[in-house]
Amino acid sequence: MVEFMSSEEFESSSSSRGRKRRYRHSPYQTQMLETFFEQCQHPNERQRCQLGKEVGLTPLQIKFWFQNKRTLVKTQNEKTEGHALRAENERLKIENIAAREMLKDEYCKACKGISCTKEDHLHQLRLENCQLNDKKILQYEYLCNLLATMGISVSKNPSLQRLPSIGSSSDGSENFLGKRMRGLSLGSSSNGSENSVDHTLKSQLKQVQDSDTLRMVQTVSNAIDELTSLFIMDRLWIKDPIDGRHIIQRENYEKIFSRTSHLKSSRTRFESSREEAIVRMNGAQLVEMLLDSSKRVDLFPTIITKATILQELGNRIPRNLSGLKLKQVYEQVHILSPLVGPRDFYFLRYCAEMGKNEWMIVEVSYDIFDKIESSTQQQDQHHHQPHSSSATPSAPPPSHSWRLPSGCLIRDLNNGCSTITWVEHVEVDDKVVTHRLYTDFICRGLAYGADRWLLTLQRMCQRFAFQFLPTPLPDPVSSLKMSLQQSHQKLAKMILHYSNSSKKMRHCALAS
DNA sequence: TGTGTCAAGTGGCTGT
DNA sequence: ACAGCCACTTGACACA
Repeated sequence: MVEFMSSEEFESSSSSRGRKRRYRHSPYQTQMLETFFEQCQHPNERQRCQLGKEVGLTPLQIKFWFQNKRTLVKTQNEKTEGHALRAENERLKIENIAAREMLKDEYCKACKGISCTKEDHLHQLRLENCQLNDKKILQYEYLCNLLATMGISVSKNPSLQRLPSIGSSSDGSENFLGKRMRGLSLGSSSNGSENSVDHTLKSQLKQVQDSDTLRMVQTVSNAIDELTSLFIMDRLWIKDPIDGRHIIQRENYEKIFSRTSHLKSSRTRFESSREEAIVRMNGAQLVEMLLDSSKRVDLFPTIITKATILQELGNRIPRNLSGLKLKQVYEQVHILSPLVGPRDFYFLRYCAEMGKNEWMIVEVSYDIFDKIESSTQQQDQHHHQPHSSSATPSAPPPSHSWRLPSGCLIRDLNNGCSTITWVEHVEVDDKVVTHRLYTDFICRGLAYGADRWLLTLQRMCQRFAFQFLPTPLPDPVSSLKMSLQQSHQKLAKMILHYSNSSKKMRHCALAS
């Protein structure tokens, strides 16, 4: 039982100086002292006397109490600070480990920093450098071809065939690629050590400096660089902690590709994903289908509702492949629900042949579409009837979408199949609040993720492969089967077509 | 019985 | 010299 004591009892007990007696202040006394403490932690003698009289304690007791209280508060503060420091320490430790890992990965991907000597590391980096150079040269050659088709003659300097390092020529000065890699303007002045390619190209480019074509070529050229990095550099990707999908590590990405947001809104967000798959179609055929807007609608019926080529730049077909051109395109994508609005993309699409049986399709939004967007919505109704049933809606699109450099890398496996690595990277601002049923699906980037594109592509390629299977012995059963399959496919297409149409109607009704 | 709490005790330091 | 402060200690007591 707690015993409370008056000031008189305290004085008599303390004067005896015998065995200590347990004494505790009453809740009222403690409350009064606490209240005073909040105002003043160091009461003077007069205040102590006055407070003592009020609560029935001696000035000495008041002094003890304040002394102990100050000690207690200090200890508690130190404890709290200690916790915070420990937490900070742990956080720094983790950051340190992560930074070391990143450094190790950066230093040598091949050996993970375990057993390589410095020379091995350098050798590894040189090899990677050469591979990148080869890809750059191919891109450069194709860019020259493309510029030539647009009436810009570019002399191909043989000295470019082997570069000592990316972006520098044999005499150590920067070449065209090097400047391009650093994001410099092609028309900017240089230090006078430029090679003939630079000079010829620049003199040609100056003539069309103001043209959109030049800016488009530059945009695509930069996009190829960025997409190449996204394919090559693992440290630009992390695994989503929830489902393990590969998404862009924004901190690392922004260190390398600093860019300003195109959509000025607080709701703007980025969606990114990467996926790899094998599909049953040879590379050239796949490339051709992916570049053909009308075929894309059939290839991705559950994703693409409209696909239109707005303009084609250059008409020479290189390397006997149709469709390898720079195109301005419009695409509308959706999910199969009337509760979620579609997304409209205006962007440039370009296919680069990276090597034998290897292609890269790069897609990137382009500023000029700010102007085009308004005009095409009018034009679209007259000239560019999309391949799906309905016309472009006259109302503004429900989402503002910007395609960051993304696309796919296709490798023919020489057995009728191809590997395809798909990178999706967009900046979106859904103007209509997403229905709560779909918030997670949309906002986490699952709706238009690379895995969904590739899964659809795999299914469709499987279907095409089955449809065009050679039938060496045309027996009645197999022809009946084939006929049934074709009927099923037609039926599926009709259902999908109907679903899209009714979805649009419902969406318009909801919007209005 | 060990542990935590808290009022009170002790000793050193500092400012007046 | 002395009061006050701080850091540390002591000891009674509550409580699991």
